[in-house]
Amino acid sequence: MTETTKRDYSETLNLPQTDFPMRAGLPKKEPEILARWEKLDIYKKLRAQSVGRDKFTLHDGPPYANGNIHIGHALNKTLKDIVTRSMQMSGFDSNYVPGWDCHGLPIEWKIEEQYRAKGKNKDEVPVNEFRKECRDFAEHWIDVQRKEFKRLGIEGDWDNPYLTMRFESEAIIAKELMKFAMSGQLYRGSKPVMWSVVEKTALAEAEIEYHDYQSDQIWVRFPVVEAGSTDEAAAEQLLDASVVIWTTTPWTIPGNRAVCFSSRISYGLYEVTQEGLPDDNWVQKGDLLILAEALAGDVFKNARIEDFRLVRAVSADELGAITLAHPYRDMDLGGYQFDVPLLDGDHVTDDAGTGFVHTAPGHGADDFEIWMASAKDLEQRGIDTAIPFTVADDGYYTKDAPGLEGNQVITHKGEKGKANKANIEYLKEAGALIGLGRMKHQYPHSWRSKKPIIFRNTPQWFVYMDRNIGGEGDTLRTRALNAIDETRFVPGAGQNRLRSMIENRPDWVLSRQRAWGVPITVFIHKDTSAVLKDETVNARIYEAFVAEGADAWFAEGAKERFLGNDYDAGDWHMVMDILDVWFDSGSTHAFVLDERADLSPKRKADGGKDYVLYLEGSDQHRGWFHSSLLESCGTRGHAPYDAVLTHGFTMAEDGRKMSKSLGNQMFPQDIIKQYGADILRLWVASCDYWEDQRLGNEIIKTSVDSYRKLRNTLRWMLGSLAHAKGEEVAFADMPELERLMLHRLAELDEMVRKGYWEFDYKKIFHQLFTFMTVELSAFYFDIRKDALYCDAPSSTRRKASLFVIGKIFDCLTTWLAPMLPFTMDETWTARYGEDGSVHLQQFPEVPSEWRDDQLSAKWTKIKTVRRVVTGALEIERREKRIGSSLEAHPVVHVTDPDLMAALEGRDMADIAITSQLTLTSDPAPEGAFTLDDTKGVAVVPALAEGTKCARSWKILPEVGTDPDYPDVSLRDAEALREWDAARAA
RNA sequence: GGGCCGGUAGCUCAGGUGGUUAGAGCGCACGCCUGAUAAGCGUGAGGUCGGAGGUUCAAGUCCUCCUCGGCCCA
Repeated sequence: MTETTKRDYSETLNLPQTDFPMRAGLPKKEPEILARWEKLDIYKKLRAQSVGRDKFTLHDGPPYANGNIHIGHALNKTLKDIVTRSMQMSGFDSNYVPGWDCHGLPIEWKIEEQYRAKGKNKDEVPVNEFRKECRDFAEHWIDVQRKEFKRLGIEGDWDNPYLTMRFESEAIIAKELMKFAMSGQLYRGSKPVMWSVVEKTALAEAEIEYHDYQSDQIWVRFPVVEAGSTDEAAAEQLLDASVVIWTTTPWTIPGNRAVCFSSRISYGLYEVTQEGLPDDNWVQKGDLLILAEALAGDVFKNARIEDFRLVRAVSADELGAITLAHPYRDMDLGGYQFDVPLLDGDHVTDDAGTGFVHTAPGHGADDFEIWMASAKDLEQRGIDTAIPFTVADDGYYTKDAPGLEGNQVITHKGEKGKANKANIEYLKEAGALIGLGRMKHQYPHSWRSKKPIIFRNTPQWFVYMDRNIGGEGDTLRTRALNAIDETRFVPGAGQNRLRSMIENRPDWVLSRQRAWGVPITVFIHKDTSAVLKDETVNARIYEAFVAEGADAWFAEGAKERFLGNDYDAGDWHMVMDILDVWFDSGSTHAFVLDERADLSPKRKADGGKDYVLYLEGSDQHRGWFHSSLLESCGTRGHAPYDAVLTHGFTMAEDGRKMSKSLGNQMFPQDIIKQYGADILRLWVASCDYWEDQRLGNEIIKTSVDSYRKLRNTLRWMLGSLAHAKGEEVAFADMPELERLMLHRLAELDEMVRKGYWEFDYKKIFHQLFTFMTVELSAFYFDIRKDALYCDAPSSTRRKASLFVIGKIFDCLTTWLAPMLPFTMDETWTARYGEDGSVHLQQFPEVPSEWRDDQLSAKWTKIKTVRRVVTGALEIERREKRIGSSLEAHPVVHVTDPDLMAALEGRDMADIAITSQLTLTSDPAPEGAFTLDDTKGVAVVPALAEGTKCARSWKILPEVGTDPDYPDVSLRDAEALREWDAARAA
């Protein structure tokens, strides 16, 4: 080799070599990876791999099958997937079985909508034909959503998901319901529901539209018949008075059972003082009326009274002790003899009316609730708390409205019937009416017929919250509360939230007057109203449902078929109500967890170690967490889950709700198409999902940037590892820098495992990401590039580094695999080939000997010194004295003996990435570079002396001393000698 | 209106039991390198910790109120 032909040394360097592209092209790449997984049959391999392990089952809360997925679905499923994958890699058998909620209103509406478009009437279509169309509709959307979920990279048993409408599911849902019937927890009660007389059907909130409507308004007085005041004179006075109510639904007067007041409002006793009133005026001089002080003027005006006086204030205590009579008590109508109590209610206000609210528990939600809440007290007062069925399904009064039968509230055409008028006449006759008028206001109408609806008491099926089941005090409520105490909630606030709901909730209503769902498979005796309890009948129902689905209940001759020969079908009434869909999904633990052989957990309660987790949005405290808890407690005595994990909701970039009108919506489909699923998943992994998260274009951009950095760091590792020959280096032979990195792996291993167990993904992600940028890219890799690129093949330092990079690579790809399944799989196969998958790996075992806190503390000091050197070089760079740090030869004055000790034996030039570095304990000269926060270290920069090595670019005096390789450093000469020898061989 | 939760740099997040000038990464600006190159390295500028009171020697951290936002009810 001659001086004249300058040799190109780059081919002798071990520069990174990889086909792993810098730019991911995820939208195109991800589907290819999905196809590869499909081909490998990863799901099946995972199951085979984990036979015999403890199970960690994330039980899927079923989404509703009626549309494309939105960002909430994407968040929810991604979190579930991170849970499933991380638990699988932590050593569990973590089997994810996705499911769908298929029954219920929204699908019924869609089908009805289609009917209307075709001019078809739902009521003329046989039930089972209608149900079939609902089933097909759900089927369609399940397929759509399944594709969308799979595209997100969610691993699970997509070929065998669970569906609430599958025959087996319907059979078990009915079976669970019958358990409640058999144990006496199910009862038939009643409740006011919104009812359309025109369509003869119950309506849900979403089927209601509000339109202007002219109502009759009346002011009615209820005479005081008992005044439980301790002051006799005061009580005497009240007995001559009346409490006045105001209502816009005169037809509900027969249903009146109470009057509500509020202890937050001031009330007064008023006397009419007006002289010369006409004889036929409904109010006369001397009449005593109790009214809210804020409204007395209004009321008298409506009663055509100008002169009145406040006699005295009436306290809330006095009011609470008063008993009223129904205005019809003395009318001889054959009823209305009952006492009408006054109840203190928060819903009462004094901004309209009289300050007293007419309460008909069969005709309003507030009315019903306060009535039920007061039921115990009222019964003690000897008041019958049964709610009358005053109005039939056709709008006519029943015998429960004595004297008014034959009058209709709303006609079949949706017009006002005679009910209001009849009541007004009676009230006049009774002397109870004190004011009358009309009022235009917003009133609920049916969205189908556009006609006004009414609140009507209807029979419903309930489950007792407070009735003893197994023994004294063993109620559904106490069972549920105990179960909550035994459940792990993440975040912890969920425990209180669920607890307070269970503490305060009324009995559980199970029935809906609907068509698309599982029927309440119960028979009641026509005379006694008793529920039929017969296991043989139940078994027939179950078997039929397994074979034919719940349609069997609606088929011709079903009643006789199920009752069999032991009963006379004529004696029994077959319930046609549908189960609330919350009962369906509340039973998933029964027909999925318990039923599937590949799940069937043996939990702590069963003497096993399997673990069941429910994970949903925080709204499900009222929903699935709640109904599942009640269902399982009612039938099994404990919660169906060991832990409940909740996530918040996804907001737009400004923290507000996403909405179509604001145009701030983000669609998972768009993000996937533009950036890829892993970008969306990275967002999920990095955000604080326990609270509401924000998502918008800028935020996605952050994810994209992070992704790039992360990908490039992995890419460099792959490039370096291309030169690794799999040589092991004994731990003891490794340089400290390598051992430091292994120590960090040990620390991170602990953090990662703990983080996954606590579902704290943002912590894992942020710490790993910071590790990769700060400690790997900017520190370890930057320092080791020289050794990796330039050292001789035989160099232990280089081999050790390659070994450590290999370990780092394995750790990072597996640790990140649950969050970024596509990219980590791509990375993994780039190193290990296409036969395997990172998703078949476990989190790597990290030897405990790697942990070395002393070494770590020492290197913290070394890094402190390094910071001062880097700072000094920055000045040199700014002053254009150097460009690359290799041009420098800093003199480092370390007067802190503790720091100096840490530097002992270290190659600080290597660590600071300079060609040369002089370390001295001499005091620093005037003007040496220092950092304010680092005492005892000062740096005097200087230029490196010598010649630039043509291979490593270091500037050293030794360059030129090797006659064979005169233009390189001695280390490089050695490397070239080995390289050339290998070439020659 | 009620129950629960939250508001820390442009963005995403850290900040046990109150205690030195509130941190990190990204982004941004500027510079270096050109053998991770539509990459890599360095330096720097960004925060009255939603607002107002209060407790305390001391509050992002505790209390009260307000405000904005979210979930669930009414």
